[in-house]
Amino acid sequence: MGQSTREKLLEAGKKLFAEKGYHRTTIEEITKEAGVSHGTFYVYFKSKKEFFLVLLKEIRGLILNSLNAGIKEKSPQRFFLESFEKVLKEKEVIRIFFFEAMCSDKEFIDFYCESRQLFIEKIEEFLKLLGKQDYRLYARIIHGYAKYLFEEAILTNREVTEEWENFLKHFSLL
Amino acid sequence: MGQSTREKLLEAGKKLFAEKGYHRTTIEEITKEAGVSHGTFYVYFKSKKEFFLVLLKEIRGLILNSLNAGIKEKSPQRFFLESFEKVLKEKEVIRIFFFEAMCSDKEFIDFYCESRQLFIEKIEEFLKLLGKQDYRLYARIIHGYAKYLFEEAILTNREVTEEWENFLKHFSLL
Amino acid sequence: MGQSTREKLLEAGKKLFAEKGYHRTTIEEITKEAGVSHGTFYVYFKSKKEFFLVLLKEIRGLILNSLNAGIKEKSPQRFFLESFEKVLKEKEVIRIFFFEAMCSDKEFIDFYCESRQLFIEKIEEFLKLLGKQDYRLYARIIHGYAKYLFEEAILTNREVTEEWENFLKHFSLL
Amino acid sequence: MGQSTREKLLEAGKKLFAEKGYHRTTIEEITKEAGVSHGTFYVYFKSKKEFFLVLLKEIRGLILNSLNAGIKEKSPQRFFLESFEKVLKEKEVIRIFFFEAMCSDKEFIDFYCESRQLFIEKIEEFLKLLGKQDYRLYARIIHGYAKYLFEEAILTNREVTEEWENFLKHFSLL
DNA sequence: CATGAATGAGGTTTCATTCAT
DNA sequence: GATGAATGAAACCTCATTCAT
Repeated sequence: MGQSTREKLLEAGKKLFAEKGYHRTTIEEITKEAGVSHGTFYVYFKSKKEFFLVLLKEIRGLILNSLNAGIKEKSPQRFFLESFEKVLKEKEVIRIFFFEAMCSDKEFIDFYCESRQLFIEKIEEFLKLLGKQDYRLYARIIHGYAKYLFEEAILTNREVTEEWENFLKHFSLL
Repeated sequence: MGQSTREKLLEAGKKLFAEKGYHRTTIEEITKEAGVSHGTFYVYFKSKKEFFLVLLKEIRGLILNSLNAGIKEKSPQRFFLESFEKVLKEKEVIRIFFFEAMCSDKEFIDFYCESRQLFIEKIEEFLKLLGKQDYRLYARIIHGYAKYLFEEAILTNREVTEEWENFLKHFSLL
Repeated sequence: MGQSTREKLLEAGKKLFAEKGYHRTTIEEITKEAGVSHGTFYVYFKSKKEFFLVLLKEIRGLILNSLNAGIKEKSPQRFFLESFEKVLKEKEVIRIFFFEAMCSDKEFIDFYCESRQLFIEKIEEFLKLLGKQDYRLYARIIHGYAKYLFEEAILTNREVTEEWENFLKHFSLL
Repeated sequence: MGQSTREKLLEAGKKLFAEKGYHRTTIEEITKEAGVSHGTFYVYFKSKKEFFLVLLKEIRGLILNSLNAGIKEKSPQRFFLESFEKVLKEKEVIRIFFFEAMCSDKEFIDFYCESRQLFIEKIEEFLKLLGKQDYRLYARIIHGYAKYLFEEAILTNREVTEEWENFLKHFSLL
């Protein structure tokens, strides 16, 4: 069985970008972590930039899938709580997606911008499903607060799920 | 007379870090922008890292001063609105402080973490002044939403003051 | 076939360090002399310092091997004369080992100190083999005189073998 | 009273060159140690090189004076022992004169070479005074052994005067 | 597919020296 | 004499990328 080389590289990249950030992670380190020679990197990816973009897309796909599942079942439990916890479990995803993507280069920022919009639309969609007034404002408040807690979790290594639940209850979203 | 060389360098750094980010801005570019030779940079700053930290501290000082003024006068107008607009006017501050500081190196992240805490405490302090219950939760919601709007302003170049006012009114903070 | 790149670099370093000294020889010059690009240097060596240390160790190895051969055969001819001439033939070795190593940085000095001790011990060992009284004092006198002649050879470009032989005969060591 | 600025600079240079070597000591450090601004250095000296050469000449003068005093009085006590101890007391002199001078640049090496010759001639002169046969060979042995002990003193921080006395007695020079 | 030796543009930093005050 | 701001040549080192095998 085992992962393909390509998958091993992406896995390694995810780990290292999360740990050290985009600019301070080298191709050398990624290939070493993946257990292949560093020339191999360029068999699968055109450049470091392209590699990071592929990674970002993969991660975004995971998050969106999770949100969509909650929408389908009309379940706030699944939409708000499970999605949140899923992301929270992967500190690497947070670090890469919510921090790193915004520094680095123009194209990553564009990608972040576009993704952020998608997330907010999903939240709006769900709030509408719940018949929530002011869904536009609340989608942004929710996004802002979730990101605040993600930051908190990463920066202080604290447990934040309870705060998230309190927040949701406060606005009758759970 | 004009600025001192040190000030010119900081000004140039602020502009360039905001435009291109910490890692992609070179000392050469900063000194060129400031109109001095690149050796001069090291007359005033020990390293690129130290330079960035000095810049971050200056910027944080400005923001905190602004918040403190609002607290002294017990004026939500000054605390929430004017401070917000002041930061908003300096897109560079936002880009540097809320984006760049979190990537790059450990010490910058630590600085960001510490600063974020200070901001939230200021907001809590003010909410208590207003006699607001749930000041803890709301301080974080406000921080999260403000940051969301800062991001929005930078990423889309949109005017966001109105949305900020609506948000404040919605929670009777203006 | 020819030498490996690593060997070419060491060879070039030996030549240049001997000619111009450690501090005034640049990586650029070493790689140019070796006929490779300067980036290649760092494929094989971590830093200029490490490179110099590797070189010093190689050179010391050659000298020690030579001394050991003389000890094995109990031959003053081989121990004193051949070893001396071998070192003398490589002016670069002298210049690097007996001069340069002692300037530059702390770690090189430590290395020189340690090596000097090893040489003296070898001489003591051999003098004991010859049944020489006062082997401790004489080992140091021999070392001191040999170094004097090495210096002489380098500084004045004079032939010094005859003086070395006279010295040895004077103390009945040949 | 107080030293002149020029003397303070030379004093500072002596200390720092001995501690850190020629290449790793900066003009900045020398002037700081001397308590003057670094521009002042160039009021008194044309360049770092010239400065070092002046220092070397001063030091050599001291050593030669000491040897000459011993010659005048035909006193082996003063010539061998006191001169040796005088130099030994100033570790800085040793470090600079016997180590540093030989690395660095061509002109320093030339100076060292010339000085070494002068010392040996003084020793020869004194040995002749004592009616010593083989004064040529012994002058060099003495020089070599003294330098060995100077090195020892610097490298290991050991007390070496006793060894020097034993050496002298062994050859009936005390 | 996989390798790893080689490249070289480009980055940060140092520091002897100059010069207007 | 003394100062110290400014300079810029030049050093070390990094690392994304290429390419022959």
